Amino acid sequence: MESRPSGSKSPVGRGKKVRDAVLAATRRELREAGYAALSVENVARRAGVHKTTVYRRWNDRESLIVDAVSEEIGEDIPIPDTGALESDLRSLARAFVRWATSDTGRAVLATLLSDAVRIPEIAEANSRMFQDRLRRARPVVERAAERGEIPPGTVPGEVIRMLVAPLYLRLLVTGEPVDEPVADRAASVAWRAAAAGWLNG
Amino acid sequence: MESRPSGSKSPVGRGKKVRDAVLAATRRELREAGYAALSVENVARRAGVHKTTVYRRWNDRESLIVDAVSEEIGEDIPIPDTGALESDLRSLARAFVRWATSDTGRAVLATLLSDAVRIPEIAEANSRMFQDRLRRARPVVERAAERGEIPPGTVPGEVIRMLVAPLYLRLLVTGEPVDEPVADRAASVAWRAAAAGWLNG
DNA sequence: GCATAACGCAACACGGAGTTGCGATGGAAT
DNA sequence: ATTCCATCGCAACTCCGTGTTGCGTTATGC
Repeated sequence: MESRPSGSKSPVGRGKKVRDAVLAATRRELREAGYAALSVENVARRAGVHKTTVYRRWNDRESLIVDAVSEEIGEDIPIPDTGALESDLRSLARAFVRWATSDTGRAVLATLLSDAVRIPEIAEANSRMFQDRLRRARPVVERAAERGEIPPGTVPGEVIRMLVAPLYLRLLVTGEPVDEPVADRAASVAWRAAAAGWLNG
Repeated sequence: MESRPSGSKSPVGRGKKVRDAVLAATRRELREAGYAALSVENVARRAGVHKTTVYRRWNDRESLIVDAVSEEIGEDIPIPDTGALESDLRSLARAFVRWATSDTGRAVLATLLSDAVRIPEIAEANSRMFQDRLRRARPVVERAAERGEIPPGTVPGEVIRMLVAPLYLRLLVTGEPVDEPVADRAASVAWRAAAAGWLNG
């Protein structure tokens, strides 16, 4: 994501702190001002750093934003193991809703969707985040298949897609409220579809 | 959406042509350059009109874009009546996919989602477009209920949501391809969920 | 044909994206 | 502790787009 200090074999003691401060300031600015209104000068001021320093480490505004967001889409949303698929799915859906409606989550979603079409790096970060969560949630479905709760051959990715699709629809398209009851209904439908063997092909 | 010539009782003969030319140019520019890169000066040049003329009719860049997009989200996607719910849903899903993957559709979607959080007018246009399509698709489900294909009490909106949710997920989040087979699978799942009575409350 | 609303035009202020050159500073090795 | 060099601060700059203003010029409706 960065670029400038490419061939680095030298003092990185100061650089680390600056990098962290700038990325943290970028995330704060993203939460408050939003993607479109974020200015490099404000970020630099909030990080206690000069504008040129930012431009020395990142090529442009987009790289900075992509870098800041990419760091934040890691270890969220714990993977449950309650012993039953429906309650696992419910737990996943509720955790996702909590994340998506938090300040951080909304900022990340807004950023990722803002220019996903125009900027390939953002589109890539977007699908990478989704694929990552899909991969981490896979065991939930696999365990259910081993328990015989759902037919063998059920595609884990399709179950998760079924689970989050109505949540994303409300978040991104209709603007309807997204809360626990909505999460629970989504979990219930996804579970029944999986149990009915609709998701194996 | 506009604003300036508010109290108008006078010559609007020229104004109409200018307005149409500017909005058409805005849509072309939106398709080619995208939301973020759209500049008022380019729009004005393409419309054969001066920049100040644009600013006299629209307060700012956002109003212009919202206005241009709002005009284009009308009469799309014909409502089918094949006599069976599943094929009606399939027809709806295919038409939506065709629209969403066209130049126009992608431009509209990208614009509506670009800053939906930050700009209330865009969020409003967004949900208005969805509600409008929901309303127009409602008869498809109602006819199916009258035929006894699905349980009485099935909520039409929920069927349509079930139909389009996976399509939006692929379009906006995962970036996976969206084509006819995907549309047909979505229709099949939505139909079975409705027939099973999962969507009535 | 005549009044007037709407347009064209040039010039402007303002702000943010990036860039450049140079001087100051801090961390790491000797 | 001193030296070295990467990194940072700073000021000044170009470029581009937004949005505004004043004035002269057209086209439209009557």
